[in-house]
Amino acid sequence: MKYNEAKDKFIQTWGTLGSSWGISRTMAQVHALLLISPDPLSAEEIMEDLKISRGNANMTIRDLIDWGLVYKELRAGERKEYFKAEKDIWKVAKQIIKERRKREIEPVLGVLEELKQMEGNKTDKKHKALVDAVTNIEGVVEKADFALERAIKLDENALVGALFKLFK
Amino acid sequence: MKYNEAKDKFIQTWGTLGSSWGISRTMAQVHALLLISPDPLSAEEIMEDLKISRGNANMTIRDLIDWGLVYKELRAGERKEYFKAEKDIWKVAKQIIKERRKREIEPVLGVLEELKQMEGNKTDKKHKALVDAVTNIEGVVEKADFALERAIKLDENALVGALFKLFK
DNA sequence: TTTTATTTTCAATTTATTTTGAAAGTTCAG
DNA sequence: CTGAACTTTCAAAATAAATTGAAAATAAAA
Repeated sequence: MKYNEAKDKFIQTWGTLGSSWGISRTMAQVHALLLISPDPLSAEEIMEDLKISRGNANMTIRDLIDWGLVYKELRAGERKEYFKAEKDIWKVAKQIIKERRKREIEPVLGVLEELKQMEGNKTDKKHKALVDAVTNIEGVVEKADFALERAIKLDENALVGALFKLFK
Repeated sequence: MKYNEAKDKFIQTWGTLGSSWGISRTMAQVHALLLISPDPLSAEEIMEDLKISRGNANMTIRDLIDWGLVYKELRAGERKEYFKAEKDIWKVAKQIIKERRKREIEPVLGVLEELKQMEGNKTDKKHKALVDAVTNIEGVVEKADFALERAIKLDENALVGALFKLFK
C-alpha cells in the first residue's frame, strides 16, 4: 500500500468509526486528516483534500475546536487561519470523554434525579421497577467515573515512573 | 410527576441518549421500556406503548436480542413470544462495550495493522505522522482495554467482599 | 390437510441529517 | 473610507437513515 492509499484508508476508517459513534462522518474525517498532517492546514486545503464545501469545512472545524480537539493557528503577516489537531491520542480520548459526559450524560443524570422524586405508591411493582432502573443506572455512571479516574492516575504514575528512571 | 409521565420521560431520555451515541432512537426506547417493565412484554404491547409499527418492533427486538440485551421468553400453551431485558445495568454496560468493541473497534484495529505496513520512506514527515497516529491509537485502545479489565475486577472483588461479610 | 395465530421481510415512503453555495459579514491594508 | 481576502451563516437541496404496512413465511391447532 502506498502512502496516499494508506492516508485515504485512515481517513475513511476514522470517518466510519466516528459515524457509528454518533459523530458526523465529515467531522471525523477532518479530524483524521489533521491528526496525520505534520503541519497545520488551512480551510482551503481541508476542503480540497476531502472534497467538501467551504461551508461544511468551516462548520466542521468550528465544532472540532469547540470539542477541544483542534486548535487555530495564526501566522504573522497572513490573514488565513491554519488548523492543527491535538496529536496525543490519550489526551484526545480523555477530552472526548469529558465533553461527551458534559453534553450527553450530565443532562440525563439531571432527568434521572427528577424521576426518582416521582409521586405515587413506592411499593407498586411498576413504580419500583422504574426507580430500580434509575438507581442502577446512576450506580453504573459512578463506576464508570471511578474507572476513568483510576485509568488517568495509572497513566500519570507511569509517566512519573518513566521520568524518574531517566533521571535516577 | 406521575408514574406515567416519569415512564415517558425515562423512555424519551434513554432514546435521546442512544441516538447521540449512534444507536437508533427506537431501539433505545424499546430497551428503556423493557428495562422498566416488571414483566416480559409481547411485540403487541411494545408496538402499542411506543406507537411503532409491527415491522419496526420486530426488527428492533431482533437487534436487541443480537446485542445480548433482551431475552425471548416462551410461555407454555401460548404461541405469542414475550421479551424481557437484562436488568442489571452493570452487565448491560459490559455487554454493550463488548459488542461495540467486536463490531466497531476490532475491524478498525485490523485496518490500522495494515496501514503500518505501508511501503515508502519511513523518514518522510507525512509517512511518519501517519504511522505515529496509528501507533498512538493502538496504545490508547490497550489502555482502554486495561482500564475496563481493572473496573471489572474491582467490581468482582467488591461482590466477593460483600458476600464474605454476610457469611462471616 | 386446512385454518388460524403469529412472526418476518422488504420495497416504498417518510423523516432526519448532512451538505452545498451564494450572500452577508468581518477584518485589515492601502 | 474602499476594496480585497477571507470567514460565517443559513435556506434550500441532497443524502442517509428509519419506518411503515401489507404480503410472504412459519408454525401450531383443528
